[in-house]
Amino acid sequence: MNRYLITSAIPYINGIKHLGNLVGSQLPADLFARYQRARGAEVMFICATDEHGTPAELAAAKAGKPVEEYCADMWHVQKDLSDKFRLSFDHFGRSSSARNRKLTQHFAGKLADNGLIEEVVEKQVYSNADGRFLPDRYIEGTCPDCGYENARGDQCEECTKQLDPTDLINPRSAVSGSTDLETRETRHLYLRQSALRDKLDAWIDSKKDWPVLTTSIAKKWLHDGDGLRDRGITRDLDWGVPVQRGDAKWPGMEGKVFYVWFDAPIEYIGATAEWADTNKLLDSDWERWWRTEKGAENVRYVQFMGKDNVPFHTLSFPATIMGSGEDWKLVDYIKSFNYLNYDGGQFSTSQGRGVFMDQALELLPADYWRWWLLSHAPENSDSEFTWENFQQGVNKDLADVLGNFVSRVTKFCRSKFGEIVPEGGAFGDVENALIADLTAKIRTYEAHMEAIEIRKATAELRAIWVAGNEYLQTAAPWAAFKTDPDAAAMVIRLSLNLIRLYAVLSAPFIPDAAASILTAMHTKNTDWPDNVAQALNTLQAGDTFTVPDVLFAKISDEDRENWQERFAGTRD
RNA sequence: GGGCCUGUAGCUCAGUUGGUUAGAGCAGAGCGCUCAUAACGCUUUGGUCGUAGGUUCGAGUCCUACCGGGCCUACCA
Repeated sequence: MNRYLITSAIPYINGIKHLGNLVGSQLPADLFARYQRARGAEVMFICATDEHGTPAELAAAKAGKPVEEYCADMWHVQKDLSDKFRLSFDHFGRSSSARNRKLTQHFAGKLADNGLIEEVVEKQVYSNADGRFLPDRYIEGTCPDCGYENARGDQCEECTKQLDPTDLINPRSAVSGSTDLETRETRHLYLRQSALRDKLDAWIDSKKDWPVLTTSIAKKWLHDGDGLRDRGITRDLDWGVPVQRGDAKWPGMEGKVFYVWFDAPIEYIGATAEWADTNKLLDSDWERWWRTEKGAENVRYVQFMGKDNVPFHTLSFPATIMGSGEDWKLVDYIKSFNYLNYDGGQFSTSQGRGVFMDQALELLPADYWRWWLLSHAPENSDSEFTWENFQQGVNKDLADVLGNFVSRVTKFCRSKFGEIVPEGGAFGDVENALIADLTAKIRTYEAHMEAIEIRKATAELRAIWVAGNEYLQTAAPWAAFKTDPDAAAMVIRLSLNLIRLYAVLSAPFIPDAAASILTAMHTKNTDWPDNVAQALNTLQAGDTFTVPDVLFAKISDEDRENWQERFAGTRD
């Protein structure tokens, strides 16, 4: 049996994610996981919240809560929204878990044992008023070049010039506004990525089938300037994984924590261990997904992420894995995404611009969003969400093509034969042609899904739905019924089976609607149509069904205009 | 500044290693059908493939320059 380990980039804890975040990793990962499960593969689908780092501490302070409490609360909020979007994680973990703490310290220890950790004393800006070191971008001031007064310590957003915090005129803390800043020395651990450069380079080179977006970003980091640089993996923060060398103390590192990007990807492993704990399983049960010497050799590991995450997944995390000298599973395929823009600009969490996961579900069920977002997944370039486009796509594809097909077939059957699959005769030429056509389309659909070509898969699935409407038009059971009721019965028997087939094929995209269809058809049979002719004989004459409610209500112009207006500004 | 991606019909996008009259869906137009969520089917109108050069028997596809959009650039995550 095929085995797939699938991870989605783990969403940051400080707030509710917007639709751009969703379509950039979790949603396509879910699509792939659901598809592989439907094909009979054994799947381990992992996600988690990424809880450490400065923004989490600041968000907690703003919310007036201790950071642990804030993160625990936000985890529940994000978990709830994941469930409502039907993201089928086998486990939704937390990077602050005990498992991840242990694993992160373990990896750091192994890396140190292998001579890949270096201690560096560096100077950083400390804010006395805030009682904390400030990352560069949390220092603001006047740009020495253009005079912009809110330039950040890493870059002036006005003139795009890259800066050093010490370049700023009248620097102040972006947290409190305090100008009581000083430069202090602090000791940190660096991961010697440079020592692993050739190995990483060769590894990336071997990945001929990865998206260009993925490899080009990795290559840039590997070869830019002097090549891959060492990277600080510790921070002076309160909230995080305490720096330890395995189980032992790390002299000189007291009170420090690991950098969020060091522990976050390790949580993919941590969350799998959490999964085992939650389900009262053994360590060997999660290790068979991650340790190549314990069964993970034949696992295909696929990661999903937005392009901003690529360097960490192509270089830093692999460096951690390789550098450990242990037999951990390395990623086999990285599917990366560009950004989804909102109505002419970017979605923005900090500015509250766009539609957020909780708001989306207030407007419409998850399937509507899943379908539109996946059919517009930003695979090759940034793509754009507009309300007109959304309305058009949902109404046409879901309501008119699929929903209406289900409606017309079931209602016709009810009025002529009752809510029961009619007998009719054997399939004729038209039916055989349909079967041949569907077989070709389904094989194409499978190929796109295997290759994780999401837009192409979407288009093919839509074509499969359209084939049903074309068939009905040709077979015209409403006309046949008047002269040859048996022939009409056969057409309807096949069409009812088509409905079930559509539910099975569409379930990865629109799981709720698929489930509703199967319920209406009184069947639990979700066998994948390896043989289409056979699949279209699943529902037998005499089987009953219930005409379902409207599967997808159309979005009215009025709704669209209201939503457009409501979401024109920024979130409260 | 550097790197990468991108610019194809009104809109969203396909276009394999360069090869005959550039494709799809939506929107528009016409016809058909009447089972259905005024839904469905068929036909059809739209493009000098960002601009200008170049390589080639032949370029949307390769090269150069320019123009436009986007991302990244290592202490946000």
